[in-house]
Amino acid sequence: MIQLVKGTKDIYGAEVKAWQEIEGKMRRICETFGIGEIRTPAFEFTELFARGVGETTDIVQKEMYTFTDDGDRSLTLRPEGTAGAVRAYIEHGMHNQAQPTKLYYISPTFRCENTQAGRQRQFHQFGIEMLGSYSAAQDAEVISVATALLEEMGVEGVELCINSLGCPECRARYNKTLKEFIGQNLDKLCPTCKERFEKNPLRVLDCKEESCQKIVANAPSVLDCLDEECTTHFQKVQDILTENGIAFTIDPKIVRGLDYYTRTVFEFVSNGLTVCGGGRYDNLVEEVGGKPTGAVGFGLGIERLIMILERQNGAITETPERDVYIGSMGEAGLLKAQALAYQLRKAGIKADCDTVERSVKAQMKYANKIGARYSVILGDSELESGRVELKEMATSEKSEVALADLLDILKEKCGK
RNA sequence: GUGGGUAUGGCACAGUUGGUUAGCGCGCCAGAUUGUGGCUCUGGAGGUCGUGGGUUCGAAUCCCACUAUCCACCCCA
Repeated sequence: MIQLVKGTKDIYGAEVKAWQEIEGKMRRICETFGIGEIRTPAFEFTELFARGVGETTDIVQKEMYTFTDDGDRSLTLRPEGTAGAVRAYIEHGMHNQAQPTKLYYISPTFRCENTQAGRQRQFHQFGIEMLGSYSAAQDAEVISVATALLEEMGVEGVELCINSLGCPECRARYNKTLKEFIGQNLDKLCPTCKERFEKNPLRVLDCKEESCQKIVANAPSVLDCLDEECTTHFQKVQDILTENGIAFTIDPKIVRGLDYYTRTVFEFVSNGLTVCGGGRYDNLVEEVGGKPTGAVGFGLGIERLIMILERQNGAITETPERDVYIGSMGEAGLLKAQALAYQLRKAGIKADCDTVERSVKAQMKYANKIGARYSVILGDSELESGRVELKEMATSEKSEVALADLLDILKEKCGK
């Protein structure tokens, strides 16, 4: 027996219904925001992700599915959605259109890492990217999309946290300040934090070790190191969010693991798990070979979203639904039942019929299981008389109707 | 990559200090007056007890390895 690959999942039955519903909501909301869909390939040149996501990130260094094809090209399964969207933006000269360019995608995404709650090797990201603006209004719009979406899904207890990392100059300045501050107590940090100190000092700020927390308690905040422009930008984002009635908390410890973020970064967190994370990335387009272009976006994990919804609303259950079941007896009945079901289906009625050649009793049982509202049985006597008994399953009430009128009667009853 | 838990029919589980044909519930199939469901009753199908080794007269039960899964760390959606 060949089994599923670690970290992958089949989605079927009741669950796939939930997915369709969620995807439908995503598409509808994007339409209201004027965001168009983009479908990029599942794999790209490795270099795109290496440069886009950042050579030093964990994603690039240890989590990518990279392979070489026949032509000796190094390709990689997308580990996130932004790089591909940005590549397409440049490649198709979208910057020549009226800006901003607003894109969304729902796509399988791959990271080769250990699995755990809310973490798979193939998962699905819904993401949006808005390119062509440096304004804080664009940041706020992106955050608004995520907020509206989570609200539409009926998600409760998710917290929006925002922060600003400033422009590269501010960031460098803060890194230096923080390193100087922490550096005094370097030997007292936990082993992980010693690594963090070198790689990404901001991470030390939210270490769970008590000893590290103690050291960091009075550390300077990024927000105090921002220059005037970055401060104004961040303030403006907050003002618009407030004006929109979107609640948020400022969390100077949000860092994000992707290198490309500048200025605004944000996360929607539920139970310590980030469902949605994003921010501004003003240097990425240029990094990937385009002209300097302001851009903001986010990624949202669909599996994580479903996880939250399940915790909140209980397991997803399926209630099957069928308008009518056409049962049959004997060869002639079977023939007629197949044809009738086909006719009904073409008229938009959810019809089903016996294709297993079971007993009438078993057929009725089946009709009940699939949630049929009505049922009829076609046998020799019905074919002879041209009349059938239409049974309403919920009440067991039967009414005799002409076989020839069945289509119209069902159309009316089912509102088709 | 690191640490801990788990692994028994489609699903959820029981299996006592290792002992004969491995159980229960749900689900599935069939029957309970010959062509009618939901309730009840009866019967049935379905498991090399994750895989491979080892200990033993004998292993689902003990030991080792591997794999998968769950949880946590790292990191992230």
